[in-house]
Amino acid sequence: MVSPKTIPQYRRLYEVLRKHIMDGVYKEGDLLPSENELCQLYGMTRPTVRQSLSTLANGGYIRKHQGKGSIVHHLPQDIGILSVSGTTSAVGDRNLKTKIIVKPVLKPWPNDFMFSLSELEKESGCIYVERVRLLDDAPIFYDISYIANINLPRITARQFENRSLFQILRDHYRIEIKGGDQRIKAIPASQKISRFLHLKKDQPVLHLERKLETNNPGLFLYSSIFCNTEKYSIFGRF
Amino acid sequence: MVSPKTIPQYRRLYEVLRKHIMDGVYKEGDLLPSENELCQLYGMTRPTVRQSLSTLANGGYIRKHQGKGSIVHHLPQDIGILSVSGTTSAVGDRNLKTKIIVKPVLKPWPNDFMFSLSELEKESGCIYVERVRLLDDAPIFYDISYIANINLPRITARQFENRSLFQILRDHYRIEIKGGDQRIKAIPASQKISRFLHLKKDQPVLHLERKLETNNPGLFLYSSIFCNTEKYSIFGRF
DNA sequence: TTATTTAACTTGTATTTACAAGTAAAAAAT
DNA sequence: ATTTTTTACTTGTAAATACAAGTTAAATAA
Repeated sequence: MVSPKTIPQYRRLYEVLRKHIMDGVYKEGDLLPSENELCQLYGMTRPTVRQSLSTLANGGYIRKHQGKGSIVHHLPQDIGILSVSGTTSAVGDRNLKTKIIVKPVLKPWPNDFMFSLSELEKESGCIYVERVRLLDDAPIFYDISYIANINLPRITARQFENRSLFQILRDHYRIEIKGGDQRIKAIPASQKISRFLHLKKDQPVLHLERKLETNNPGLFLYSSIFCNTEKYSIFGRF
Repeated sequence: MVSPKTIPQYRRLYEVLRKHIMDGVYKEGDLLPSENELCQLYGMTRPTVRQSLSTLANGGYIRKHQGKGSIVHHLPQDIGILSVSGTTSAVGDRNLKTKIIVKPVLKPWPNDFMFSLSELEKESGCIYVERVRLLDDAPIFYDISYIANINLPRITARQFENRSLFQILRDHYRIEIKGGDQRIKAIPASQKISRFLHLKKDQPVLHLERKLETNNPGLFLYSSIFCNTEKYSIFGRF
């Protein structure tokens, strides 16, 4: 595990307010305390408070209105996978199960990989995982993850079942996801995909190709996610 | 038209840098001038410069690295419709044409509308437009837009052909898009959609349902976009 | 009563100052 | 030559202050 570095004040306030919004202390449409009130409540200055609030606004938790205040935004009821978070945080409190299809193995990169790779990545080979995510016992996501084998000792031996890949990377290797790119398509389900997602062949499936950046420059996490959107939508906010 | 209000300094610098990145003055991987250099160059203080840079970073134009500097991020080659901007700005310099299928008309809202509506919106009726967007002469988007008829005089009479709806709302009604929600699904093309997008029936199509917020509280712009993703992907950054 | 003005809030923009923390290259020591 | 240390940069965090601009409700005037 990793020593918890000192957390900035603005980040602490961000987490507190975020939790309050999630827990319903502040409900949709509510006004947050004004910036000056937050200054007093939490003993910080306005620039610091404002940094917390603008981080919340960027995440879609609140909207700010000059002259009025910060208003809590409604929370999405669909699956918010478009944001940076992994599947685990995206589905919230739903009944989420993970089934490992292919345990983490080290192997060479596919020949026609969906993103271009650096020389270092190519040489290192990739750690490969295939998983199916079930929501209320229905298979919704089939995802294939790739990450270059750079400074990740013992990763193939770790327990993937009930923890997110993100969490393992953070806890054991200090790797944080900083951002990323994604491409989205609608494709017909292949034989393989239709089997995993309990669909008929050629039924429309959402395909996300993602390249996630980490705090380790040169280390990226790639994933190809196939999504059954018959029952659930993918949700995004901006 | 609208009088150009005074533009904040940080916004001006944001626009300058953004343009330089778009024009290739700063290329992918380049370091921007340091914050202190930008202060001197543009005669502002560091917090102001930092506000410009963090806006650029939020938009995905740069990534900031403590101790190193701000690095220009690569530009997407696909269609960036996941962000706040409309189709016009999303496709960049591509050859984009717009075909109006149904000219703007005022009519009642559909019975089973995709988003819930306020009483005021319901009473006002909606302005309805159907358009097909062509990229290099191939039909890619079929979109249906709805907006409540609140303080939008003469809008059904305006020229929609070669201007974005966003532009008309901004120039004539001072309405700016502030953010929004969207749901994404993969669906089989209906008869109607397949005809407009030159696809076979039941081929997979990307379906976006969007609710866009404006600076006018209570006024939203809704759109249902069907997208042929055979050739182009939809691109997003976060 | 009604309409207008004022005042008291709210967030937005901007300056100035200070130090912490991360990075990279130059300088020094081995 | 190689390794280590120092130094000079970079961005990150934080405070104190000031005024602008938008919103709302109270006070005032018609």
